[in-house]
Amino acid sequence: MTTEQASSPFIRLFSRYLRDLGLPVTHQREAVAQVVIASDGHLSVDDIEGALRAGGERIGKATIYRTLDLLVRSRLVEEHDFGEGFKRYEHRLSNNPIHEHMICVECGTVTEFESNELYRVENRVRTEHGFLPVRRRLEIYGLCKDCQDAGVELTKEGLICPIEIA
Amino acid sequence: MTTEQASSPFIRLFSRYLRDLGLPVTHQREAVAQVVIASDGHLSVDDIEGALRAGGERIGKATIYRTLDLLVRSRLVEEHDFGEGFKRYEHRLSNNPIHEHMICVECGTVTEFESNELYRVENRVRTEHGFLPVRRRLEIYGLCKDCQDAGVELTKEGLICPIEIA
DNA sequence: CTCAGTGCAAACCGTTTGCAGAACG
DNA sequence: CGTTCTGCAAACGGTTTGCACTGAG
Repeated sequence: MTTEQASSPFIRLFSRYLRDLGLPVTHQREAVAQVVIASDGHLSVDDIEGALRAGGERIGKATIYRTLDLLVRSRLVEEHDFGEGFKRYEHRLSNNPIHEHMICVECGTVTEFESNELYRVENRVRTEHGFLPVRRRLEIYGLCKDCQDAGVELTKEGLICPIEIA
Repeated sequence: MTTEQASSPFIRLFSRYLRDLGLPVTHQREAVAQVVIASDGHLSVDDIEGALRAGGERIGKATIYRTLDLLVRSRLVEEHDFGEGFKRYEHRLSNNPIHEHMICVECGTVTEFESNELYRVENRVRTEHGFLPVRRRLEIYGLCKDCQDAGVELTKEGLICPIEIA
């Protein structure tokens, strides 16, 4: 759990990226990168700050934001916004090149899944609209199995069928 | 373009919603609702405020936010976040019950399209993960036809293939 | 040594909230 | 008339930025 372990492949890739751009490879940048790679979840900046502090590092939020910006630009890390009012970050090493998210509106748990149907959607968009897809985002919000088993019901409010006349 | 025209079906539905909840139907609420229904685009709060001002109304931002909250809860209006740092709002009358968005990363234009493939995805999520879908969001970011025709190229930066070793 | 990075605190900006006065029912 | 709304301005919270100082190359 220390942030001082010998450089992982991820850190090495990040260092290379920085060096290619002529940017210094600082201790702080390595530490932030290390935290992001060490987790397989979707980290908030507070999560990252907490993990750093737990590892004995004391790095300012500004530096964390600035480093995350570099990580996102290097494409080693992906930025997510699940509508919580802040961003979350996830490394892009190994597994699912395309991975979508289902988010439980009750407990907030984020689970990933794959959807090859999206290829079809992108092809249609390309041929039918002449649109060139680069990046996509599919999020399904609902109730996870655990919450359903726990008896959670979704309370619908609002008009049942607003679509009537035009 | 006046906000004082006889109540449209939309306004009537909204009034009914408010009355059902025992809430007053105020002039401001009708004016905000009128602006949202009068546009077929994706409005920011500033857009709405501007349209109100252009119509001779002077309504505070706080009231606009509070009214939008009611409109969203009534399900007459949908809230979107395209990652611009603020929200956009779109009425849900008529057309596409399911409509996804493709967003041009160059000019910001948002175009809607339908994707029945999503039904399949939701079914899979339900059967494979026991997840109960309620709401979904699919956004495809890329280059619209106009920007491609105008010769816009996407400059890739970052590591080409970060996925190597684990 | 020099130039970029870091930390702190202040600035930012979209959104929310508290409160005195106005309006709905 | 009591209750809710409105408008203003101040508060909020995540993120960004300016600046003096530290550290990488």
